Amino acid sequence: MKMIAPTLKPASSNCDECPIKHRAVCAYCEKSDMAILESMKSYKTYSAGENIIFAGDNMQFVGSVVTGVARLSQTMEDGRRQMVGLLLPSDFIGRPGRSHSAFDVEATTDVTLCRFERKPFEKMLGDIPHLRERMLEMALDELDAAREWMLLLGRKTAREKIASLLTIIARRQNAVQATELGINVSFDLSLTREAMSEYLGLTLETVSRQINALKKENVIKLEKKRHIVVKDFARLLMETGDDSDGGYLS
Amino acid sequence: MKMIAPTLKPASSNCDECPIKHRAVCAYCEKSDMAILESMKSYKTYSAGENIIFAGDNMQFVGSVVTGVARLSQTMEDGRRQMVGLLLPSDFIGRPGRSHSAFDVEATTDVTLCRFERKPFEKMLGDIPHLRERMLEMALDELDAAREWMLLLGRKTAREKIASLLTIIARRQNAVQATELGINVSFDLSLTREAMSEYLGLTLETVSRQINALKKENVIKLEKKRHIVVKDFARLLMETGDDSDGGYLS
DNA sequence: TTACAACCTTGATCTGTGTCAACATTTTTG
DNA sequence: CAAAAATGTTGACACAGATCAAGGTTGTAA
Repeated sequence: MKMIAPTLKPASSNCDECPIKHRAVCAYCEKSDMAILESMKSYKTYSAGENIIFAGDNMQFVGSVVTGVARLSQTMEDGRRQMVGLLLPSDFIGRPGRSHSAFDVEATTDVTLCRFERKPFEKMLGDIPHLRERMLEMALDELDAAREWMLLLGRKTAREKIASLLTIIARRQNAVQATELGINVSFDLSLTREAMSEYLGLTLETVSRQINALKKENVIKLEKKRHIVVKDFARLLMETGDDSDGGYLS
Repeated sequence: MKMIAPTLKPASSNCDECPIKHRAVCAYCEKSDMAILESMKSYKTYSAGENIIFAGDNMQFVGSVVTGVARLSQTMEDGRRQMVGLLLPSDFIGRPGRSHSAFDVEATTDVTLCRFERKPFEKMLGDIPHLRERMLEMALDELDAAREWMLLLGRKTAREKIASLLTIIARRQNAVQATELGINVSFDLSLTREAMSEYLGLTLETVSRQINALKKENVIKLEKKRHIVVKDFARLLMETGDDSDGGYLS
């Protein structure tokens, strides 16, 4: 786990061309608001494996994931770890109103953040209704996702957990439409077996065994360990333990 | 589990005398705002065991728990259940912007709600900045709590889960100050063994065994099955598996 | 007061997943 | 390229907690 100093880029990129402009906190802002945000933002890039924030850190900034994948996790004294969030592009990092982070934030792949100093951002939240509105919506969405995850952690078997994770990642990559045409869904799993185990509340050995079992049963195919081809999406959905009726496009 | 029809009271009670006025969604509202909310609210009481909302229901209202305890939970097809939230007075039920509930909401004890029709409430959210502000704060708090719970569900042992639950309930009842004086902390546990097991991701037998083990080890004392006296709060804290340093008043 | 239902406890046994260990494969580094 | 480090696989075995089963306790209604 190499530790390379993050590089700081000037905020040269224009918000108009931002890849996450339709889903990030700023999504509902009008032009005049955007001008203000634009003047306050700065980009910072972290390399894979690097810590963005440690639990307990004083948090000087908040921001959005522009590219890459980060993870939010919690560690117990004896080293047990639980991921509590997977942060994809447009997801928000940090909590306005809190000066210290409750969780570790770590770059899973290389990550670029669009950052704001926390204090000025909190002021903006007060001044720009559209910002607050989107922030609330995102917080409620994350709360729903966290509660779904609680069901997974509390009640699902190892097999169901793995199937659920694969399904969720497949969905997020919007590759699902393909299933309807009978085409194989495939995606890159940017997580190591260990990261998966931390997300699912399992050990990495159990993750490995379940993935290989799904492979043997011809539900998935592995290419290069981290690239998954789903050969039987309907079967994978069954294995999640969730309602099987056709709600999977919701 | 008797099913008594909920009684509908006129909104006669004055918001000035509301027991949750300092912590509910309306906490930051000014007098003029309160007048509007007051004209829109109505109270409804549900008896213990009654369902307030079923998952998938069309949700006509939102509201706050005024008195009593409710729970939010999710059920799998084969009956496995996971509680995903414990709703105490001042907690909010329902999600603005969603017409259908993702979870079951059930009254654990008798519960009184201060309700608003969903549509008009959503309009209020747009009109009253203080309301939106508090709503965001509450959502973020719940998100933090949900993430803490994910650590519990994914990584803690049965013993740690029980100790964590008891600690959390003891804290919520603000009985903690007593410990510092060496006084026994005691509280009513309004949950059955089964409800606890649904919250903790355990079976009710395991819950029962762990509670009785804590009793045998003189950490707690039981009075009437549901009333708990903590004889050794420091020990209980140790058993949670959380950071032991004195952060328990934070 | 009895009778019934809801709730709780306890024991015996089973099993899914963790633990420990060895080795294989892939990626990175020099 | 070789060597080392990181990541992944697989097997043997252990154990926490689930499951199955029986009986006890508490509250409540007649």
